[in-house]
This record gives sequence, structure tokens and C-alpha cells, in this order.
Amino acid sequence: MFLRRNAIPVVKGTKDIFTPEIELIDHINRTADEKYRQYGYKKIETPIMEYTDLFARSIGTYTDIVQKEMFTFSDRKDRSITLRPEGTAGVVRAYLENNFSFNPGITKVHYNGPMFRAERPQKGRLREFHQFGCEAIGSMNVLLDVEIIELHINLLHKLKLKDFTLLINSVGDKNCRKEYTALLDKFLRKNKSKLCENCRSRADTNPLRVFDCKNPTCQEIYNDAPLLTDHLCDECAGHFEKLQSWLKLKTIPFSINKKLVRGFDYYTKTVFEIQSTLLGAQNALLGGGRYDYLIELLGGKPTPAVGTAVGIERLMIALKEQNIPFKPDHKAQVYICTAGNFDEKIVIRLMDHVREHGYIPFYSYEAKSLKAQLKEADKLNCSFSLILGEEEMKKDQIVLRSLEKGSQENIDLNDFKKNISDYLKVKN
RNA sequence: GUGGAUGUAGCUCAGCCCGGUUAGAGCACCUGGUUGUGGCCCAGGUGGCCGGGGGUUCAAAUCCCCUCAUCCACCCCA
Repeated sequence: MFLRRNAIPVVKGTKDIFTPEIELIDHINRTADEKYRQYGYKKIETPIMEYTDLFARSIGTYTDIVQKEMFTFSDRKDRSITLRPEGTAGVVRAYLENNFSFNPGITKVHYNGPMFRAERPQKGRLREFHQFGCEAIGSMNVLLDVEIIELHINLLHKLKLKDFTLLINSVGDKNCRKEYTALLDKFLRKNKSKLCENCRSRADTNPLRVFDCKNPTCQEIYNDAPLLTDHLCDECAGHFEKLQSWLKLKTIPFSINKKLVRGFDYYTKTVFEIQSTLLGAQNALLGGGRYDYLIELLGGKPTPAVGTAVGIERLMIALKEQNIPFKPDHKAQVYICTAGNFDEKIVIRLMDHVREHGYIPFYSYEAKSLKAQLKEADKLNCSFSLILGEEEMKKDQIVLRSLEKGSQENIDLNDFKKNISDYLKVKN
């Protein structure tokens, strides 16, 4: 079944996206665009490739993504280029490059496009995958954190998704992290001998990430570890408090997960994730948080910001898993059949005419029996077929057959053209 | 990078354990049953380097080795 002789397969972890699925994707994207518009976000498109340093600096040199999951190559002048593994870095680069800070108000943008990570593919994880997301750059106000969370929860409701939960946490800022890191360091050094190899190396390079470890013995040890959430400075604790009370006020259910540490180094204060039980092992549908130092880190003035990214493929899995019927509404399809010898000019003109009135014409293009043409019309789900018969054409008539009712009538061609919408009414 | 499962017709899969006629089914596709009328039904037909390579054997889809691919899980993340 696999490869025909000489054929070249798709690249590992990438997929062709076409007919039934792409309609669902379009629907998701349209719904998201509309939601972002309602919340005042403007669309932005940034390049799929950026200089490697952009990601190394923003995501963090010692993160798994930068260490081993980027598609990186050299251009002809030996500059290191990387296919973007996430959307925020590019947006922030564009923010600086185009001086968005001089625009009125804060910057609210949303994006949508492919991302690339060189991981081993599995359910809900591809090497080329698609995300949409948004960034609100220029304010520390916790209201933005709340707004962004609310926006996406609204969106999931709009898409009729069930069975998802919001997890929140705070990862502090420079101040509290410094003090906390000292505490955690001490703890990790004390327990170093009992930790797995991975955790030991993380203890040195990126201690906060140890909590991601799924090794049960490590996790048991971490039950007694000091948690950043319990050691926030006054400002961060206040921010986190406010976030919670706003969420309560808005009756958005959430749970605090003190071990929620996300895979990018740039997060500060608020981090959150929405998980779905319908997904399998990769249960994060969407994730995001604050990144108050990133703009500065990439060469701008100190500017606080918050953002989110949603995994489209994962959203689709969840949506499909709960069998939400999605039927794109489409105009009536009309199949034009011919019987006997014909000048195809008549067919072409008729197709044009049908199209001009908003219906979708189909035609066999290949010589086929009338029976075969009607069969095809049926398979294509056409509502009507117009039969151009040699006999009828002598009288300037055509046959209009309703494929749903199974009835047909001879009508005057000009009359049909004039009153096309009356003839092609589809009953719902 | 590590582990497990699976690769047979366009699709879903049987056959493999226990080697032995021309490798099967359902769906899909094409033709006919209607000189110009779909769906349902009936009859017939097209379509397979049995993922690839090597080995064992008189004989391999079937047993052994290697390899590639896909899926799932770990890691990490959307």
C-alpha cells in the first residue's frame, strides 16, 4: 500500500490537509478570527523563518525546544535560519521592528499559521502543526490576563467544545525567582543523589523545569520541594490574587496547579493552560502566560505583555472525539448532463450562468452515458441536474431534474436562465 | 533520542501461530440489467513487486535477520 515506485512521500510528521478536514479547520479559524476581532485584536502575519538567535534568546537556550527540536539550516551566506517553533518570538520581533509601541494604546495582535518542531510524531503532535494565538503587548494590568483567558474559553464554547479545564499558576518575576531559585537549589542539592539523570542536569541548567519530570520517585521528592507559587514576592502574589478574584467574578472555573511550569523561559507571573480529557497523552489544547521581560530581552524598552497559543490539530481531535457534527453550509450544486451530440459552448455558458447566480455547477468533462452522469451527480451530492438533451434543445428546452425529489420537468432554457433562483430552490 | 504495536487492493481488514493450488472479503470504482435518467437491488469487471532487502527451504504473505515507514507512548509541548 505504501509507496508506488518512484513516488516521494510526505516529510515525516507533516500532513496533507484536504477536503473534509479543511472545512473544519476553516470553520475553526473563522470562529477564532471573529472572536479576536470582538476583543480588539488585529491580525498579523510574520515570516515562517527567522534568525535562529531570535528563538534561542526568547525561548531559552537550555529548553528542549532550542536544544533539540528546531529545524535549523544555513542560508547561502551562512546565516543560521530556523523554521519557527512558536509564534510569540516573531510577533515580538515584528513589534520592535515596526515600532508598534508608537501606535495608540497597547498592541493587540493575533496570528495563525504553521509551526515546526523536530519531535517524534504522535497523537496530537506533528512536526508541522498549526497554531493560532494572540499577544497583548504594553500593559501589566491583570485584566489583560483575564481577558485573554476569557476570550479563549468563549471561543471553545462557541466551537461547542466540552470537557476542558483551565489550569493557572504564577511563575513570579525576577525578584521572587531569585530568592526562590536559591531555595530550590538548596533543596535539589540536598536530594541530588535520589534524582533521575535528567533532573540532575536540569538542576544545574534550568532548575524550574525539574517539576516537569514524570518519574514517580522524582515527583515524590518534589512533593516536599518549595514551590515558587508559595514564595512569590508581594507584587506577584498580588497579581496572582487579582487574577483569581477576577476569574471568580467572571465565573470562569479554574484550578491552580502549582507545578505548572511551561516550556518557555520567557514566562513571568501568570501562566495557564487549558487541557482536554478528549485528547490522549498530549492533553494541552492551549497555553500561554505573561512575558514581562521578553521585549527588553529582544532589544526593546521594558514592556510587559501576555499571550496565548492554541493548537489547531489538537482542537480538531477534541472536537471530533465528541462527535460534534459540523456541516459547512453550501450553495446548491447543479450537475449539467448532456445526452446526445453537443456543442460544449452551450455547456460552458450554462455553467457561467449558474455560477453567476451563486450556485455551483458540475460537469463530467468526459464522455459518459447519461446514466453515469446522473450517478456521478448523485455521488457528488448535487441537488439538481440540468439535462441537455438533443431532442429538447431543438425546442430550446432543457430538463430540470430534482435529485432529491426524483421528479423532473421540461422547461424553456431562457425562462430557466431568467428565473434560475426560483427553479433551484432547495428545501431544507 | 528510547520503548511498544502495525505495514496484504483506493479504504477497512481476514489469511501468518501450524510454509504448499491461480492471495481473499466488505466498501469504493467501472460496465451491464434501461437506444436518454441517479439512489435500492442483481450480474459481471478493473485493481496486489503481501512496505523494501537479504536468508532458510523443493516451496515464503506465512519462518529468521536487517531496513524503511506509520501509529501509540516516553521526553517535551500546541
